[in-house]
Amino acid sequence: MAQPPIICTVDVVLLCLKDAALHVALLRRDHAPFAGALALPDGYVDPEQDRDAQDAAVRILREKAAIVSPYLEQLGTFSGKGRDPRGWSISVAYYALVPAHIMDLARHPALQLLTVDHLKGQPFDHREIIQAAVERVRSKSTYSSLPVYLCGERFTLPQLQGVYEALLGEPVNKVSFRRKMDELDILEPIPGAMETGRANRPAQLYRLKKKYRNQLSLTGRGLNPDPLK
Amino acid sequence: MAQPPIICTVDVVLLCLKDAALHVALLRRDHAPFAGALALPDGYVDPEQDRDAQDAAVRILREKAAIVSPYLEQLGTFSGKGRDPRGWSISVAYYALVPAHIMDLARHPALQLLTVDHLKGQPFDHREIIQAAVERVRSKSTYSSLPVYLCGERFTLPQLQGVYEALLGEPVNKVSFRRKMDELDILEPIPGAMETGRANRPAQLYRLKKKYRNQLSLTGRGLNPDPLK
DNA sequence: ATAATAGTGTCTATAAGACAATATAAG
DNA sequence: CTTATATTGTCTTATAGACACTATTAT
Repeated sequence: MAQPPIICTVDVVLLCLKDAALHVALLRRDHAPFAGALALPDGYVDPEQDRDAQDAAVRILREKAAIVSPYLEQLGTFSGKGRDPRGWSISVAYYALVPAHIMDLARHPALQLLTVDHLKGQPFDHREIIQAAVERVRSKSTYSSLPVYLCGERFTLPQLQGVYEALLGEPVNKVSFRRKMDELDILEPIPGAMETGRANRPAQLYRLKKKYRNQLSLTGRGLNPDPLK
Repeated sequence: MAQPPIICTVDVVLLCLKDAALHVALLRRDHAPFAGALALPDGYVDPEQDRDAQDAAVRILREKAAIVSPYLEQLGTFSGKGRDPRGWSISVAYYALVPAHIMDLARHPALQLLTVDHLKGQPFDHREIIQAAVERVRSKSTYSSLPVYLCGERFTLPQLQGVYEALLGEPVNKVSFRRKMDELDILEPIPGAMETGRANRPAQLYRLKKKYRNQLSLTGRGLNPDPLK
């Protein structure tokens, strides 16, 4: 019995924080369907070179956006007849979190950053996929350390708190926040490194503890409800 | 450019509680590969009759186990070269929760219930898939009302508490449990219905409030971190 | 009456948040 | 010194758990 023709692709929702708002990186499509539209970086699964779908996501991110993300997690699979004009399709969606400054728009002029709110005009069901990724990130931000991946390598606690506040859309208690970070036990102060330059007491710079850096291989299928901790 | 030959299937992890332990329903395979082995109910996605992968899961559950589950959620997608001897495959996994008594083993002699702990000998990566489903259920049980789907239509609070305790593997505080159930506001007492017959004060029977029954259509892609509330 | 478990009241412990005091930089 | 923000201490409030008391049934 022949296998019916099903289109197998991978979509990547690449998220970063810019101007205190979550942004998604979209790519102007250069071929049909929806040539010219702004869409998620995507691609066919290639059984030759991809060991699994996550591998394909890593490759697509590298090829289409020149980015290797320290955090990449399976979001879910979107499938059905209606979502792709070419026919019945199945797309495994991943989401990646990166600090804004590594998004090298110069090297990829087709790449654009859009606020995740008020999206419209995305082809396929990409808007729905983005919304799902955003919900997932916001939901996880309430109980996990996920947002650290939106910061750079070094950051102060007030900066990190700002990231949480931007994601959650509400202020967070400073004392509780610091207690929580302390309990999570995933950050370490960088000895001697302080954020200085402004007219106030300098803030201690922190970084992720070594064992939590480059989690890539550990966050396989999104079956990891608490990314760290 | 031709689409590479990728095997697209759906697996369903059908779970119930028996003797205070989580059990998974496995099916003896009647064809290759792994004919004769106990495996998850699975099947090819059929673009002709399935609107999407979840639709396929519902169909497979109906055809292979004669069950329509009130709770079915996408677990994740498992893919790669090594998991199926026939070649590079992609399998969208779902999990379903049902009360033990609706598992009609008589009508499906090939169906078997196994404790989820100490599994071994499952073909493909089915053991891994089952473990992922079990982790998800246990994790969600700590903060959601998911376990109600393992009960029948009517149940007492002590019974429901027992389900939570079986899942979590530890006793839960009675007062806190009842407070939580009260807050969740998803149960209603069945007027006049009491569990009687034993030598003690009879317990009030409860049921899910109407709007939470038959959630099937709402739990699409597992993107619903809190199944209820 | 007794035993058994359901259901509830209340006290205690733990966690979260509010508020305020102190620290340290630039100008 | 003044201003601004980091960092820390402490009090208050909210939430979770422990314990015990009352309720209701079968025997």
